[in-house]
Amino acid sequence: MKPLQLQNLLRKRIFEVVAERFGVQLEQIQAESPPNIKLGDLAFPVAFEIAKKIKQTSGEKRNPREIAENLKALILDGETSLNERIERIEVAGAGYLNVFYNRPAMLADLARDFDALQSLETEQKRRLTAEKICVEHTSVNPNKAAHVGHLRNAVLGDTFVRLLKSQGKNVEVQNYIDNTGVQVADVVVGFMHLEKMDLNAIIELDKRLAEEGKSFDYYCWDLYTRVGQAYQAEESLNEKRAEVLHAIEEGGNEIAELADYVATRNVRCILATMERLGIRYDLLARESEILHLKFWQRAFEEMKRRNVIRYETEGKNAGCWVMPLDAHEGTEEHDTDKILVRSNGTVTYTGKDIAYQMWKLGLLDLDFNYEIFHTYDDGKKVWVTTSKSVETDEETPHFGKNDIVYNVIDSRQSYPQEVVKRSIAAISPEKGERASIHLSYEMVALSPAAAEELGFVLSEEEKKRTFIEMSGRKGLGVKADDLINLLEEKALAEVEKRHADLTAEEKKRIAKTIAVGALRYFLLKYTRNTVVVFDFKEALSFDGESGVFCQYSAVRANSIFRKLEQNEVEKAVQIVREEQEKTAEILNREDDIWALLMLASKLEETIDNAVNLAEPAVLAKYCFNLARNFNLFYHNHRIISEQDAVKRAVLIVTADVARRSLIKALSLMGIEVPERM
RNA sequence: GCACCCGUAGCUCAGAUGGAUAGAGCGUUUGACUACGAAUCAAAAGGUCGGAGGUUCGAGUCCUCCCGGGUGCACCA
Repeated sequence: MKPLQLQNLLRKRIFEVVAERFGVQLEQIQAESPPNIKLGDLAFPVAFEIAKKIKQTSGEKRNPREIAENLKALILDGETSLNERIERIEVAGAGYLNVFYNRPAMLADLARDFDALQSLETEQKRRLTAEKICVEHTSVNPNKAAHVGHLRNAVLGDTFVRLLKSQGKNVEVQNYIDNTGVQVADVVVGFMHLEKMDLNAIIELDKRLAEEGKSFDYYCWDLYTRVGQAYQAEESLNEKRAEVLHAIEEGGNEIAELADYVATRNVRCILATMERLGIRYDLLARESEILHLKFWQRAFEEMKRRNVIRYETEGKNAGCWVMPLDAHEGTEEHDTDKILVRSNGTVTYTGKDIAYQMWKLGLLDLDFNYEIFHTYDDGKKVWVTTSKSVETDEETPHFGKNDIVYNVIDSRQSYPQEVVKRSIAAISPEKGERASIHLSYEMVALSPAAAEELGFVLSEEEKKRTFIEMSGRKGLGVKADDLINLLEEKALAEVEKRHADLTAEEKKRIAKTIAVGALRYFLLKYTRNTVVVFDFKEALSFDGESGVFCQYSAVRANSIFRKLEQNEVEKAVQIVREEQEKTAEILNREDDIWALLMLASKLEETIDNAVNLAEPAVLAKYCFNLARNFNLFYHNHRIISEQDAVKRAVLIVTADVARRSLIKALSLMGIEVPERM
């Protein structure tokens, strides 16, 4: 029995006893970890709750300690399955009910559970329900290279996907490609009017860049910055932008073709960047298809049919179709209404977003056509939406029709996301607001020092700021590939120092794994609503609370097991089960071993917690904590040289449980453990 | 002006559902490699949890007000 199951069993039992004995119905039974392992493994502050209830109903004042004392005896009475797993229950503090597990029994259970780790996968498949969850993340404008801000989005989204999948959920990963927006138009203006290039010239440029080892998205990054400057210098260029944007949206012309080439090239670059971090997608949903396949028109009809939008005939929004959002307060009557169709008949961004969200949730009676965009090394395919129907040998997966959609978008878009959510709820009350979840996070900004390191000249006012927002238009930002390159170089130097004997290829592979670990952990350790003020020193750190720290801990754990004999773990499990008395004596004496075991057993509830809060940082903190605890254990005990057979077995089983949890936790963050480092 | 987020150690951050002595990392000081790997470990110093009220057995956490910082609030995307 796992600790989580035991905990739930206890909850149920306490609920029954409390109802029987005190006539009190508790809504929920809270359980928490005592501050110190000497105080027990699980604490129930339930007596306080009961005292409160009694006072509320009868006015009678009862002492929580006394209530706890009463409960203590009753909980285990006649409960054989609980008695086997629980050593004792104590009343502590002002009335806590502290539960002490039977340590050897739990160790044997944990060893068994990890024995059956393989069956976990089959169990997960069993838990695969019909419920389908969509996670949309990355969604970088395809007009330039990705920067660290985009990485935060992608790493958060990808880790969340891994968490959901580990719970056996059916997940679809989408990456929205805004290939017909102003940002792409800007770069197209740059190519056409600053560079005087046509499509062929761009293709030539692309080839030349490849030969020089330069990347297309970096070129676009610089060009985009130049366009931004040119707009300010030349008024006339703004008209060109409007022309270009219109042509791109329209489609079927030379400008649109050029734009498609540029956008698609950038998408390939961005996908390659993300692949370096182990981030992949199922579907690239493009805005061009949302336009050309008339998703908006269908959504518009549907909203009119369901009477959820309104045509304004007077007031400042006259001539527009608006989504009334009455729950918002506003002094003027229609102040908070959101315009979806402008008076000139064109649709706003929010309108398109609602149509896309409707499709994701299966509320639109239309579908895209699909073709394969890219095949990863291991054969996994990314699909992309297209307008034309394509014949493929491959069976197209069923995209869309999700039950729940998580949109990973930074917090600056909270308001439009709120509009989308509420609009969906208006269109489909059955789906309601719970179907659309904005997984929001704060931006990654630059410290003034970091901006200067990147070669930017700051004004006196900017130097005083706590952070400076990154800006694609200004070219101000840390490019993702640059950062990964820096990390790989630094890691390689460290590997070189320690393992000069390895082949160049091995060293490089290890350096890559370390770089990914450092970067992904760095982006995950902050909670979502913390602004990450990017600092090179912190991002490049391999010490302290870092991915490297966790990896190192796992590497050392693995190296113990590499040195053990073939069947040593199995034998240790056997010994631990047979020698319960001696095992008990060891575990009861050595709290640090027991503490590590308890922590390692909490991965599953940590995952549940992280998913419920949609907060991957919960997992990162857990992982670091587990690594720290393992290091302590590693420092305190010699495993291989331990002479006492039972002690040795206990140490082996504990180390094994801990390292498996650690490796699993790391893999959920997309972090691998190298053989050596 | 309105809405949302933040304010915790010198710095960067954890503290979900109110619970026992508010925790990490970095930095500082001191100590530990003849060891299953020192990318590590041990120890010390460091706090009126922005301020003031309130709710209650109990508040960093909930409520009100104030101060300070951030982000949104387009017929832009």
